[in-house]
Parts: sequence; C-alpha cells; structure tokens
Amino acid sequence: MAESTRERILDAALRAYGTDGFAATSLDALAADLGIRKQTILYYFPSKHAVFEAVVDRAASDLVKVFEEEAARGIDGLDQVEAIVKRVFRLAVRQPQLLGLIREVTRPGSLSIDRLSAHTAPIFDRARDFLQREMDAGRMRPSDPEMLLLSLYSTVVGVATELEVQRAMGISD
Amino acid sequence: MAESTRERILDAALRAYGTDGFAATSLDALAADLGIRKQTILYYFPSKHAVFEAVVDRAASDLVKVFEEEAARGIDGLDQVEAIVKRVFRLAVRQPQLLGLIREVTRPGSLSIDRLSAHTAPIFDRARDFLQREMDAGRMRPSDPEMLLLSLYSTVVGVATELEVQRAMGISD
DNA sequence: ACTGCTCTCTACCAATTGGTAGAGGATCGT
DNA sequence: ACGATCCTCTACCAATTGGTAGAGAGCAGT
Repeated sequence: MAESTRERILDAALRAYGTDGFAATSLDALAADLGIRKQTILYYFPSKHAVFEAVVDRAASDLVKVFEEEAARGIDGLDQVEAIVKRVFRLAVRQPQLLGLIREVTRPGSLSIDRLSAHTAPIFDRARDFLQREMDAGRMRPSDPEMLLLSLYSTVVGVATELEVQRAMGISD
Repeated sequence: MAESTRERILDAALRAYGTDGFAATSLDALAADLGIRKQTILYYFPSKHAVFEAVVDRAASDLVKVFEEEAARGIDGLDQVEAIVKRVFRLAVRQPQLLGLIREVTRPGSLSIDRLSAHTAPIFDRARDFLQREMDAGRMRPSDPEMLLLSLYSTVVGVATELEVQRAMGISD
C-alpha cells in the first residue's frame, strides 16, 4: 500500500477545497474522485466539516514547517524575508491548492479560522518580533511590523493563488 | 418604492456571495434574508448563476468607475497610484463584500472570470501603460509594470478582504 | 474453526437544492 | 368594466445533500 486511504482522502480534499471551495465540494464528488464510496470517507472522519478541519491542520503545519526550517538557518534582514517568500512560492507552485485552502479558511464566514490561527499564531509572533528586531538594528527600513507582515502575507497569497487573474490579464508566466 | 426588488436582490446577493461565497448561498437563504420567496428571485433572474453574473457586472462597473474618476484627475506618478489605492480602500470599508466578491470570481474554478475581465481589461491595459509611462519618465522606479500591477492588486484585495486575518492576528484596526 | 478487528461496501433517509407551472392580486390603459 | 401586464405568491418536483445502520469481506491471533 503506497498511501493510506486516510491520507489519500486528505490529498483529494485539499485539492478540491483549495480550488472549488468547501461548500462547492460534496462528499460524493470527493469520493468519486478517489474511486470510493462516501461512506468510506465518513468512516475515517465523523463529518464533512471534520475532513475540512483535518485538511486545514495538515496544510497549516506544512506551512509552519517551511517557516521553522527557514528561520533555523538564521539569515539576517531582508535576505531572510526573501528566502521565506521564495520557499512559500515554491510550495505554492508544487501545491497550488494549499494557499487556496488558506484563502478559503480566512474567508469572513469561515468556521475554522481559530484552527488555522492556532497553528500560525506562534510563527506570526516570531515573525513580528524578527521584523521589529531587524528594524531596530537598522537592517530594515523602519515601519509598522504588523502592517508589513500583513501586506507581505496578502501579496504572497494573492499572487500565488490568483493564477487565473494572471492568465485573464494575459500574463503568461 | 425606495428601491426596486431587483436592486434589493442584487444588494443582498452581493452581501451573501461576497462573504459566504456563491456555492454556500442558496436561493432560499437569499430570499429569506429579503423576506420574499425564492420564486420572486427566479422571476427577475433565469437562474441562480444569472444572479451571480448580474452581481458581478454591477460590482465590476462600480470598481471600474472608481478608476475612471480617479484617472480623470490626471495626477502623476506614485501620487496617482496612492490616490486610487486609497479610494479602493474607502470603497472596501463601505462595502466589504465587494472585494470579497471579486475574490470569489477570481477563484480557480470560477465560471465568470471572463465576465469580470471583460470589464477590467481596458482599465488594466490603461494602468499598465500608465505605469510604463511613469517609469520611462523617471517618476517611478523602473520594474515590470505587469508584475507591479499584479502585486498591487493582490495586496490591496488581500488586505481589504482579510479583515478576519487581521482580527485573528490581533490587529485591532 | 472461531473470534475479533479493520475496512469498504449497499441500502436507506430526511432535508435541502435549483427550478417549473401556474394561480391570484394589483395596477394600468381603454 | 375589461383585458393586459407586472409582480409575488403556493404547490410541486427530481436531484443532490450530509449522515445513519448495518452487512460482509479480509486478516489477524488463538
């Protein structure tokens, strides 16, 4: 067995939720995509929403891992920021639905915001402290670290997810 | 009659589609929110998707109008960019769901991308030419105008829509 | 051979979905 | 008074939804 059924479900769910969204993806469609019955999905997860939460958990920890690994290399100033942005982009190219899922979770009506921020809050705090430190040390132009972080986040997620916009606007690659 | 039923439907639909999304908003829910029956909605629009398209059309032309008006003032360089960004933000504060709807349309699986870009293509071209001109004239740091435009777009839409993120991250206002 | 466990299945369900058909009230010009 | 038009409604429908109940296959340990 190359991959457990549970894992295959999470893979397919990430793909579906990240592109079409949670509400637009039925358990039947998800199961059909995997060549199984939806009751098999409901054997591994108590409800549709539980599938979503599990996908969010895995996606969040994947993202957090990127930050942890990159932060461990201890690069300074903008080079550190650039390195992380580059790695997130590489992740987004390999798994385009991952950031799409993040976008889905961060939607106003979402129920799983807390689940995501439980994962991301620590690295957010660390990132803010890092930016503040680099600004104090004069290695970065001083500004509000939280706002800088938020626009960094928005830009990266935006550009990475809205490939359709790029195509619609006529940007090839 | 203060506002026509058709207009009221579009208002409620913008609110719902912009926050919860298209798939998550049933015609019944939309009608209940308005205190009418869904058949009344289907009297004004042939299908659920037609409601969506009408909302997109109106939202797009609202946004385009902002650009047209601001461009008509003929400001130079970064001041022009800043003025437009500010106006879009003001619009986003007054109608938070508007940019949420844009985000919904630009999702990978969306069917109405062409409908949106039909509206926005002209101002996109104009904006790109404007940036190119300002760069050539030395009023802006030279770079790829399309990429600059895309990151501008992503940042503005991102920051404006993801108020939940801001809250989750602990940014008050 | 039997028991228990893990897994996937068939069968079924009540609720909700988008959509159709058409009745009935109001308002109009004639 | 009349039909026509505009609007909103009730009644209904087939399909899909998330979820429950439980059968049965395969495989372990005994």
